Amino acid sequence: MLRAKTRSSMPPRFTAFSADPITVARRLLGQRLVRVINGQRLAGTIVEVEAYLGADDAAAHTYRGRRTARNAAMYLPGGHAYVYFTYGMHHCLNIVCGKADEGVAVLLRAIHPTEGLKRMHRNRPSAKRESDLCSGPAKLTQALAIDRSLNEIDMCASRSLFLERLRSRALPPSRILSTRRIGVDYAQEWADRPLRFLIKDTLWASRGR
DNA sequence: CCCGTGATTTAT
DNA sequence: TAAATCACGGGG
Repeated sequence: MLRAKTRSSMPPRFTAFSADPITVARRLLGQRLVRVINGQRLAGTIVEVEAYLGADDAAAHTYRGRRTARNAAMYLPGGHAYVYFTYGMHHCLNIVCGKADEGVAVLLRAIHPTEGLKRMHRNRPSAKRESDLCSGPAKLTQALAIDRSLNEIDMCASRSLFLERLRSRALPPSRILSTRRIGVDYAQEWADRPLRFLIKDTLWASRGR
């Protein structure tokens, strides 16, 4: 007889995303994000991310341990997708980090598009140049056709949305620039923390306000 | 610079 | 129930 697995009976899960969000954020730079839709690959190299640190972080959706229907995905174990909808029109993609219930994640802010560019342009007709295709968190979700139907999926198991490792070692710190996060001015001193990471000298990052 | 846009959250 | 907010993008 089959029984439903409860969380407390599940063995702990360890993946490349089980680490803290700063470590995961830095390791994601230079890796490939892949979206497969209608049998076609849309992909690009991650060049810009932000870490969100959970209950202590005034900019995080899980600040002060908040649990709502929207942010439930952030409490899944590392490796799951947290896709949310904002400003009445935009989707943003995060990769959950750490262990279950930590509420920490990395926001994917920009990729250098490498596969399926024609399809990306059809998904995002307002982009006039390749450098406008995926150079922002909601631009990349639009180009890759990522919406809330992918919320809570396990990116370690999915064939629709996953990562491919292009390098076995993380980028050396000398190639990574860190800055304050974008669009979180309301978070006061947390807005000043250097939790945005991008590849130094990349041509594919968001403009950053 | 300003505004669209509507789901989500927070305040009454 | 009502009001405020918003991890943004596009057009001046």
